[in-house]
Amino acid sequence: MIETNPFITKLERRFVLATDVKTALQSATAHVHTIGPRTDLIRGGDTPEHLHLILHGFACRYKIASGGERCIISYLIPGDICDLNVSALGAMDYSIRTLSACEVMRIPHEVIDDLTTRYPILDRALRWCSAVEEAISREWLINVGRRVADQRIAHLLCEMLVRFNAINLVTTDSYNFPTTQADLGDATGLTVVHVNRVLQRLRNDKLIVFKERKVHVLDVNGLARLARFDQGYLHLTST
Amino acid sequence: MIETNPFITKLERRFVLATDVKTALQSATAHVHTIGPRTDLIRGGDTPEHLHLILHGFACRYKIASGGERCIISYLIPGDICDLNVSALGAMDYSIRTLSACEVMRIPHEVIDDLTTRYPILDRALRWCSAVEEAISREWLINVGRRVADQRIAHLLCEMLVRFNAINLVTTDSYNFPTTQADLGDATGLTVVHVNRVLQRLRNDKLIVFKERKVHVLDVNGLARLARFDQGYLHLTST
DNA sequence: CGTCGATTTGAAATCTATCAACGATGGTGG
DNA sequence: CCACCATCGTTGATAGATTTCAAATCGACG
Repeated sequence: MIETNPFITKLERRFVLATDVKTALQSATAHVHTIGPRTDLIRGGDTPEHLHLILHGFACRYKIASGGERCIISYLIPGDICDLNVSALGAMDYSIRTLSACEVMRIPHEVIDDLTTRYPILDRALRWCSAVEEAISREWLINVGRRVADQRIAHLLCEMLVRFNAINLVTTDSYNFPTTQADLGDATGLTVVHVNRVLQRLRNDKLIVFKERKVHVLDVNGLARLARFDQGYLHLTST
Repeated sequence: MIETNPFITKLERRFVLATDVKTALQSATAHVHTIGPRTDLIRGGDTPEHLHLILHGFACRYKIASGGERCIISYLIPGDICDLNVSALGAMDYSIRTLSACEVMRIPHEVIDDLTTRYPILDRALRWCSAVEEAISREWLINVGRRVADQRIAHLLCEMLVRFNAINLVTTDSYNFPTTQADLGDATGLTVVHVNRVLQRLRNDKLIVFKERKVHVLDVNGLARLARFDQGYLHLTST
């Protein structure tokens, strides 16, 4: 089981949470499910009556484009909520898929409503989560729209470094990233073949090493310089 | 002045609004500003204390990428709110710019809070607006990431047709679209030159005509077929 | 009339996709 | 234990899409 809730870890980067808020959050940990790797957690069209919070593992949002190609909309890591605003839409218009094995916590909407009314700071925190996800989405749009292949991959790797770091999952500039090159292509709008060649270049330039489903960033500054990475959009550093 | 509020028009596609809700929304119309074309309405870094609702005209969200290129994140049309979730982030991490002259309504956050607590349906409506914008953002990501140039432009033109139609601003398959080819490029991740060539192809294929800042869609089905357009993601048709 | 921005055109360069194939790896069942 | 299969990473050659650069045209407007 998870002793330290990554959701709380993430929120505490930005908010000061009183002890009762944290225990209330922890106590909602009742429904924890374990899901195998590479399986759909939620499908487009579903109307989930719970919120899904990732406690452990690695997943993604994706859509199948009308041409049949899979597109990864965003990566989900511990502390991320999979389906924050679907209740407003009625049905999912995208799917959620695990990439590694995952521990997922299901929180009924009523519990969320109860928590946010009892603790206004949680209401603000959830809105903040949603707004940060939108900001990441905007940055992905820029990534795919206006950066060349090398920068796209580099930028994505920088983003994941910062996001994993925010939940204390980075040690010596390396983090778990159990994604295939095909996944990376679907996330950056590139072909598998081209992703492969880009990764080779980044490796030759001594910027990163991809080994055993882990990314080792050898030269953080070099990678960030190549990607022109500016982490402001992640809104993690309290201003 | 505006007699029919496009925001209400949009919401009534999805929600049944009681008369008192509508009059409450209308009466908030106090602060209406007129802004000239091609001017920044809000800048990145600002912390606006109002919500900005477009009543008339055409605008866009944009960011300047670290390489200096302007990227258009989304188009804003009458009935759209420019900065729905910035209050959760503290400061804007993007900018808003008018493309045509605009009438913009400024609503103080307190008024919004008051309205949403008095009328829960408005709270749901705002969440719905936010969720739809996220869905559009996802589709733009797919557009730029996985479609070829012709499809990108065609898809964007289809989307705008449906969105303008939802606020009754389409007559005989044509709508106001006061955007330059450079803007279109910034929105689709293409160069001006290439946008120009794509538009010529679409014109030659008798799919659209671009004249006097208006788009005339000559062959709706043909355009939608080329773009493989499916309007489901706009969540406008009540299921 | 001259200027500025927007559209258009042409030619060449570059990036990325496509196609096809091979090797490595890991799991599975006989 | 080995053969088999599926998935993933890798490579080479070629085609195609898009960018880049440079310049011409057009239209609106003071």
